[in-house]
Amino acid sequence: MSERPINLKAVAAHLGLTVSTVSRALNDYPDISPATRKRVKEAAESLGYRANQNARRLSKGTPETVCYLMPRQIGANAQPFVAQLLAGLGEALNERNWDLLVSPADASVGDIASIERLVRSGRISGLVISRPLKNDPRVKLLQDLGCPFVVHGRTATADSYAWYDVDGEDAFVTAVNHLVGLGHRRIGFIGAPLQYQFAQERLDGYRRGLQHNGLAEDADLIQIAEFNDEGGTAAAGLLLDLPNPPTAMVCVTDMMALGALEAIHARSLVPGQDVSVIGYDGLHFGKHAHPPLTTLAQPQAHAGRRLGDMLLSIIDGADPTKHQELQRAHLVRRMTDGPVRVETGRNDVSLREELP
Amino acid sequence: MSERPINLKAVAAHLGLTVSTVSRALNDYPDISPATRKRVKEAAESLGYRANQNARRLSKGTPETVCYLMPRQIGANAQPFVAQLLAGLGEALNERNWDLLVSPADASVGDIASIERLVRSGRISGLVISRPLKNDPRVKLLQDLGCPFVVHGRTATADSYAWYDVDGEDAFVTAVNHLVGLGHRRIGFIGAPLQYQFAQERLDGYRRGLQHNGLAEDADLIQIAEFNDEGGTAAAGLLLDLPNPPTAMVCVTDMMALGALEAIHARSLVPGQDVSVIGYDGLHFGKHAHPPLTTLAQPQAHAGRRLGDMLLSIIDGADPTKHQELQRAHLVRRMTDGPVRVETGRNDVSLREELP
DNA sequence: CTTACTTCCGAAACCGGTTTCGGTTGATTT
DNA sequence: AAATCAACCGAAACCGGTTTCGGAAGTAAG
Repeated sequence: MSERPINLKAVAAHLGLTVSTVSRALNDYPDISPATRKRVKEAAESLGYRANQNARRLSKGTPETVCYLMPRQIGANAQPFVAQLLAGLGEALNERNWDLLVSPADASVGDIASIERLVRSGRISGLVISRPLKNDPRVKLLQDLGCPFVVHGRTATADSYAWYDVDGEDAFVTAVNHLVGLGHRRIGFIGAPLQYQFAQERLDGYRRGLQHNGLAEDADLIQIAEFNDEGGTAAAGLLLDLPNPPTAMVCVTDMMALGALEAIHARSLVPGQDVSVIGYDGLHFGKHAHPPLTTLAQPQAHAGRRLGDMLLSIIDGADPTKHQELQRAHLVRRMTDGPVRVETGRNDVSLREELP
Repeated sequence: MSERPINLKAVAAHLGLTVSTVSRALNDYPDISPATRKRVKEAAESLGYRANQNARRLSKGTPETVCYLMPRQIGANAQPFVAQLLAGLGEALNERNWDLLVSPADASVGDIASIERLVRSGRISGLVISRPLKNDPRVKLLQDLGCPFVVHGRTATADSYAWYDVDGEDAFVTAVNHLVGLGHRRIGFIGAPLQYQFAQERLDGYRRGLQHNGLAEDADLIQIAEFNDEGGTAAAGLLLDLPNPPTAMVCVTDMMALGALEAIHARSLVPGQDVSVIGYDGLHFGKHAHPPLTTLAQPQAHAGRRLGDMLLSIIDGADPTKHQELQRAHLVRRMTDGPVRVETGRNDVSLREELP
C-alpha cells in the first residue's frame, strides 16, 4: 500500500472534533446529537474511512474471526466439499462482518502444536474442523483450551461438543436394505482406513444392515483400501476374484465407487447387471460415470452455512451440546444398482430419480 | 475463551522484568544479554505465551495477512481447483506465519464495494483473485488502491500486474492441430460466456488453430452455452443436429465435455469413434467418464504455491510486471479422440498416456 | 436568579504489543 | 582515581481504535 489509509484521527481533525466523539458517532452512541452523528457519518463516507480492524479488534478484545482447519492429508479427496463448505461458512460470517481464516492443519503431530499456537495467539474466536479421527486429539485440545469449535463430522464419542454430520451408519443400512430388496445376499464393503470416524460409521452401518436382514458377516467381503479411486479399484478386484464373489458392493465414497467400476469393467462385467455398486456422497460427477453411479447423496449444500451459524451461536454463549445436527443421506438411484442375475435390461427405470 | 490468555505483561511480571525487555528478548534484539534472552524464552515457553497477533500487527503496521477472493457465481464449477489453490496458498503463507483469509466476492457490483472496504480496513497485505473477466473491475480497483495483488488467470490486457495462468489459447491450438492430424475437418467449439477472459482465450485458440490449418470458420460450429455440464449437453446437441454436423468438438472445460458426451450417447453415437471430444482441465474424474475423456491437463497442483510466492515477493516490493507466469497445458489422450469415420476399434492405443 | 438536570462532547485510560531513547551499571583506559 | 565506553535494561511514546468519566454548555424547575 502506498499512502496509508486515513484513520479516525484524520476524520476528527477534518471535522474539528475529537476521535472519541467521532468513534461514538460512528457506532451510534446515544450521547451524540443526531446532527453531529449525521455530519460525522457523511464526512467518514466521503473520505472513504474504514476502521482499522486490527486496532478495533485489539480494543474490543474479540478477534471476530473464525478459522477453518483444512484437511491436507486426504488431499484430492477432500476437494469436492471444501469449496462448498467455505462458501457457506463465509456467507454466515459475512453477515456479521466477521472474517474467515483458512489454515492447513489436520490431526497430525506437528499440526496440533500449530493449532494451539493459533488459538493462543488470540486471532480467532472459534474454529471448524472436518473429518475427525475416531479419537481426534484436536477435539480434546480445543476443549482444554476452552476455544469454541464445531466439528464437521463426529468422533467416536460425540457427546460433549457441537457437530454437524450426515448419518453414514443409517445411510449404509439403507444401502444394504436396498440391495437385499433387490435379491442380493452376498454384499461386499469397500472402506477407507478406520482411523477416520466416518469410515468406521459406514462400516458399522453395513454390518447393522447385514444383521437386520439376517445375513452373516463374511470377513472376506470387507475390504479396507487406500482412500481414493485406485484404492477402490484394488478393493473391488479382490472382491471379484474371490472364489465366491459378492453380487453387490457398497463403497464408502463415490470416488472409491468409481474406482470399483473400473475393476468391474476390467473383468468384462456390467455394473448394475452383473454386479451392483452403490457409492456415497452424491457427487455431481457420478452422473457421468459408466454407467451413472447410484449413490447415497448427502445434503452438503448447507453444511457450511449451518456450521457457521452453529459456531457463531456457541461463541455467543450457547451450549455446544445443544448444537448437534444429524442429517440423513438419501438414495439416488442411477444405473449401478439392480436385481441379481438378470440377463435382460432393466425393468424399473421409471423408478429412478435424478439429483436436483 | 474462558480465561484470557497470558500476555507480555504477565511474562514480564513473572520474571521481574519490563515488557519492553521481554519483547526485545523474544525478538532477538542485540541489546539483550544472552543470559536474559534465554531466561525469557524459557519462561515464555513454559507459560505458553503467544503474542497477540492483533496487537502485534497493529503495532508493526502490517496485517501479515493475504486474502483469497473466492468466486461464487460460477459455484460448483469452481470447486475442483479452489481447494488445491487454497492448500498451496496456505503453504506458502505458513512459512512466514502469515494468515490466509477467504472472502466470498467476485466481480459483481456489490462485491466491488466490499473489496474496497476489505482493503481499506487494513487487515490484508495483499490478495489473490481468480477467473477474471475480460475487463475485470477488481483489477482497476486494486491498482487504484495501490494494494498488492496477483491474478489467477488474466484479463484482456494483462500487462500491468502480476498473474499466473495456463495458456488456454495455445492449448486449443494444440487441440485443433491434434484433431486435424486425425483427419477432422469440421470441428465444433463448445464455449462458456465470453465475459470470462479464459473463455475468450480458448475461443481465440480454436480460431487460430483453424486458420493455422487452413480451415474456414463456420459460425454454426461455435456454441456458447451455460457454464456447466448441462450447458455442454445442450451445446453438443445443437452441433450434432446440424445438417452438416462436426466430426469433433473441443470443449472449454471437462465439465462441459462430460455434458457433451451425454448428448452424443443420446444419439446412439460413440465418442471417440463417431465424434471426437476434447475437454480442458485434466480433472481426475475424466478418467471415469464413458469413455475416459481426452483432455488438456493443466499443471494446477502448483498454482496456489506459485501465486502465494509471487504475492509475497510483490508485497516485499518486487515489480508486479516481473511476475507473470504462463504455464502450458498438455494433451492427455484417453478415449474420446480418434480418427474420422473409423469402423473398427482404435489402433493407436499404445500411444495414449495417463495422468501421473 | 439560583439550583438541578439534561444534553453533548472532550480528556484520558486502555487493549497488547513494538521501538526509540536515555540512563545505570561495570569494565577499560590513562 | 577520574574519565571513557560498551553492555544492558527501563521508561515512554506509539499503532488506531473503544469506552469510561467528567465537565461545559443549555434548559427547566423553584
